[in-house]
Amino acid sequence: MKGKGGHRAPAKMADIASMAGVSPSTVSRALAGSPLVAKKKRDEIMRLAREAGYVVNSTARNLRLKRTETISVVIPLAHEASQPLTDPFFVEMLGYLADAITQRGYGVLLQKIVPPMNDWLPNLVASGRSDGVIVIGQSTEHQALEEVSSYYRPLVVWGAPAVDQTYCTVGTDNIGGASRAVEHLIQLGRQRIVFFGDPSLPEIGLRYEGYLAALESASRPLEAKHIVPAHLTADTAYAAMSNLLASKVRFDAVFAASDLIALSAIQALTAAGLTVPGDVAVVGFDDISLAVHGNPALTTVRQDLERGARTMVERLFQRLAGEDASSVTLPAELIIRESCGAKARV
Amino acid sequence: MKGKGGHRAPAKMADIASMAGVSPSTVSRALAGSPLVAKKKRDEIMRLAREAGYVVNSTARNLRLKRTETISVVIPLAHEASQPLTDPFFVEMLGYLADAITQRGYGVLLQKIVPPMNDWLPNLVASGRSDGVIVIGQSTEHQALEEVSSYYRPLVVWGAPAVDQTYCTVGTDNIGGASRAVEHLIQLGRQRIVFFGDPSLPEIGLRYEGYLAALESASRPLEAKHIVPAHLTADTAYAAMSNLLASKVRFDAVFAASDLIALSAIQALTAAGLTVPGDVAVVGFDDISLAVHGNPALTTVRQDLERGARTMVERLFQRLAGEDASSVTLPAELIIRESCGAKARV
DNA sequence: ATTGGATCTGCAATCGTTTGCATTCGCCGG
DNA sequence: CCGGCGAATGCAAACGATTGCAGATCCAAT
Repeated sequence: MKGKGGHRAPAKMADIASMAGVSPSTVSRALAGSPLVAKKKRDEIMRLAREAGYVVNSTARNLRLKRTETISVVIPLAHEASQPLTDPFFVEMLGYLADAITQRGYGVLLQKIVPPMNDWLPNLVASGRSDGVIVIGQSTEHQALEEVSSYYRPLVVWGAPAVDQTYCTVGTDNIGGASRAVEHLIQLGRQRIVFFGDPSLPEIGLRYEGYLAALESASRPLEAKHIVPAHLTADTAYAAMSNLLASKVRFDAVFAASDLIALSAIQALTAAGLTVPGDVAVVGFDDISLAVHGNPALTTVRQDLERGARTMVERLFQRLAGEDASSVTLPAELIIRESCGAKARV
Repeated sequence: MKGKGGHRAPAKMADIASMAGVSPSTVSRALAGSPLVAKKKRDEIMRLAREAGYVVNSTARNLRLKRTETISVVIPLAHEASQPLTDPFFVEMLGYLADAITQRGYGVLLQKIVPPMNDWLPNLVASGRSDGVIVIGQSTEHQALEEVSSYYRPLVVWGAPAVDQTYCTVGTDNIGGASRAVEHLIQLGRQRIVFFGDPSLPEIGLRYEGYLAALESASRPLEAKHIVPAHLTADTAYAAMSNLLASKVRFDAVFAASDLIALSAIQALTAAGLTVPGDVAVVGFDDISLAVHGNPALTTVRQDLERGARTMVERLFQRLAGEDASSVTLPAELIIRESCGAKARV
């Protein structure tokens, strides 16, 4: 029955010191495992500390050491009127990031920000609450990122590299992934392929480019009515697809900018009495863990989030160490499942 | 073009002080909006600080103030061999918690712990990294929670109240919700209802009790073979359901302990050529946002996570303020959708 | 006994704020 | 012109750790 941290105020280092009959300096060194303090005494002090349930106060430690051993992970929620993290993509990424960060003994400080917000990044950086910042998705915040990165190194962003950009991004080959997906739809004989997503967001913009490239290389015309700038939430995507159906625009395939909205689209399609993939083939993007469990299972462009998260953290720690780390693009893989197969014979 | 935090080392309060020609004390008071400093000077100092991109260093502030304005949110991942947060339930809860906590101006420190881990709670508490702790789901950690709560007040746990328990829980009426779900299945004429989940976890245990109660009040016998202790992950649940099907145990309904495994079960059932709800009715628990988008849409027992999160945070802040806050049970609501409807005529 | 060196240990400064207390300033009435 | 009072300001001591440097201790060699 190990004693558990003082009843009232938690023990401080000086308390352990007086118990052990030494100075705080010695306790500090002992707990840090410094060879400066004799092994015997060191063990004794460690035992004492453990029994007293003593843990160094990290605030004090951080102040002295000028670091916090904490990484801020920020999730900008563009267009997501509702508060909750609705997109599994963010969540899965968050999970992997949390793993990678805690593995290095750092803490994860979670920040949700909803974009029309000023100076959040400079403030976050200046507050000294964390040693580095990871931003999941640049959302509409390219400007802010750009500005801060000019003087703050330990910043890594998940997303798309832009031409004029100085901050470090890690992301998937959006163009390649998208064009492969669309090429696949074309090979399946699909004629009218809808792009479902808002190209004004950096990553989606690149996916849109991939879509264009695939159409072009197959000499297919681009039709404006096939561009449906749906936002990345289930509800709005469902509504957007319903609208599209009501509008009588004809199409036999959908390339959705994310799995979340792909699933919503399927929802809306089947609700309207269409079959997937019989009447309409659907391809998503992300390969969230639900994709495989969808009904039908979703064909999608896979982003390797685990690798992505590891890479971001790696890069971030390089930058923390003063090295320079540049942007990376990771490969995307087309995962073929049920949601885009043979076209139904009418 | 507001100046953005010094190029190299970030400004400290003393810098602002010398710029303004006053002492750090005055700057501190000015920034805190204290009426002790003359309004004119106060405004001047604030302007200076803003222009210099100065933000108080929260580590130093925290040390002095003996608080961190941070809440730890810990997610114990029982039985989840894989690292990522697979269950949308956790994620949604996390999202709501993050909202409620940031609304109060506090930060969220995320901690994932995978249970065979010693002393994580006492250490977390003693480290002083946060002012309070919220644990999502007691998992297998009842003991640890119990011990720590005896001396650490600001601790709130999502989960089930236990008889001998002293820590503060917030949770749903698991028994009531479960029994209503099972009663519903019985009313629909289902004869063999499988309980799908591991009753050794506190919350699931209560749902199991509700299941028993419903069977009993309908004078139905309990059959051991109808208890399938599936773990709360998609993969293992899928496997468990497949096994069950292979075992030739007959059943025409499933009450699943969570939506995640309910969806997996449906997956497995349809993969085996059965229809839902035709051959087998399925009811889940949680009402995660995917439930409505499932195919078929999932009938489930709704937990109001937003309210739950708000309640937990509320209770936590009460405890931080020294008041006492006791456990609460929130109502559960049966949401009837497609996955449990009429039985197919054979 | 003295010296030298290796090995430990403790003093005191430091990290950047906040705040109780003392002090200074300005101003008004006498 | 001075006493006195309130309002505004600064001094210095915390907060709880880490660490360079100097000093203490001990043993062996001279």
